[in-house]
Amino acid sequence: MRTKDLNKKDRIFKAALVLTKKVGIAGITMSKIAKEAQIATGTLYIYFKTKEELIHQLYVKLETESAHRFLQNYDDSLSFKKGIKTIWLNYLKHRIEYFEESIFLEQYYHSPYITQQQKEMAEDMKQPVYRLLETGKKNNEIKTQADSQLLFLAMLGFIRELAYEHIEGNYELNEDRIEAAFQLNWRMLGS
Amino acid sequence: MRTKDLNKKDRIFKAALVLTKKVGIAGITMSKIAKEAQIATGTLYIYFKTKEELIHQLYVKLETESAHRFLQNYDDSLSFKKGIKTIWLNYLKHRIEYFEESIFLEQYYHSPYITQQQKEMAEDMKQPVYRLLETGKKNNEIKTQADSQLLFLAMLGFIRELAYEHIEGNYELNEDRIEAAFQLNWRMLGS
DNA sequence: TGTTATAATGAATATTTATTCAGTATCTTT
DNA sequence: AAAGATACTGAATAAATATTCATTATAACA
Repeated sequence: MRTKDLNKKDRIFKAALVLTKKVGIAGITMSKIAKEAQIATGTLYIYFKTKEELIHQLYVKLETESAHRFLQNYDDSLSFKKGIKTIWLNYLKHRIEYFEESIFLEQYYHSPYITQQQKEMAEDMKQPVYRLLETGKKNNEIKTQADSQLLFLAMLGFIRELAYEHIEGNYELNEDRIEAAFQLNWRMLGS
Repeated sequence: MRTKDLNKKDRIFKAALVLTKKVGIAGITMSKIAKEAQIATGTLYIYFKTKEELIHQLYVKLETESAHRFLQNYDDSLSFKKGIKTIWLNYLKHRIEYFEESIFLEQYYHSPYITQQQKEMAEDMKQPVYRLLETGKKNNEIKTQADSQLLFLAMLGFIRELAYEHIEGNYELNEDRIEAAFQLNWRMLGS
């Protein structure tokens, strides 16, 4: 008996992401995905029941993977600043290396595919970082009056924009610039 | 002779935007637009040659309108801080009041519809604010080492995120919070 | 190495969506 | 108020896209 090619599912996902970057979720068709993944259209239906199912599974995969990536190399023993910086760098790296994924997730969020439950799941992913900031505030590591949620937003938004402009070639990042960016963000915390 | 209803084009645009917020550009169909605008499908084709034309015209309209809005109430006589604050508030207000538009523009940017020329046009829109920051730096109003472009990104990204979370109901804004947010951003400039 | 189960193919079919068009309604002008 | 011009309608058609399926190829196992 012939078995399913486990790599194939990933190749299909990859193709969908490449297409999303190029033409958005709006522009994706099953035949385009098949062509990009260099397989026959019918093969898609061996791995996924419908197009909707494909998109949906891709979303779940990406959401889970990225949540993991954010907390890589982080542990409680790190000082507050180092902890924040680790996560900050993780997120920036993630937004750059997995840019296609980011585009997909953003568009999925405002697409016919998303469900309320998934929106809530996405919100939950933010909790760990949010809690870290809370702790920093309690321990007086953060001097500003602003609440943690606001600080979190400021960091997140900045990083997103930074990665975006880097990818688009409008503001190319290097080590110095990344360091400068972090310092800028860090200063906001008033420490 | 009967004349075209000038409001109709706007009603069609509005319908497209409402749908974009609900289901993304991916989910828009001509019949859905017609239904949302409460007209017959065929009528759409009196005002727009094709669906692509409709989307395209909407983009141009939004891009132009929003660029105007950013500079509202701003003039050279304002102090640097007041100038920045005016634009900062304009942008926040814009992202909240015209949230549907923002979603549309973001998705359009990664859709099959965008052209290279349009990408460049979007980049040009940022110039006025960018130049204001440059001047501030030259006049020593901004103390930080970071370059203007980086500062600009930090503000832009923060505001976006802020508006987004406000709309999604995760961080509801009021006057105090808006003021706190601006102060946070302003502190980054090191003044 | 032959058998078998199932993966893979891509043309055929079904479904969805864009676009057209013949008929009707309405505004404008004289 | 009648005529002319064109907006408006929505069902019919065309085009694009999703899905199926008869056929072929291949991996796993006896």
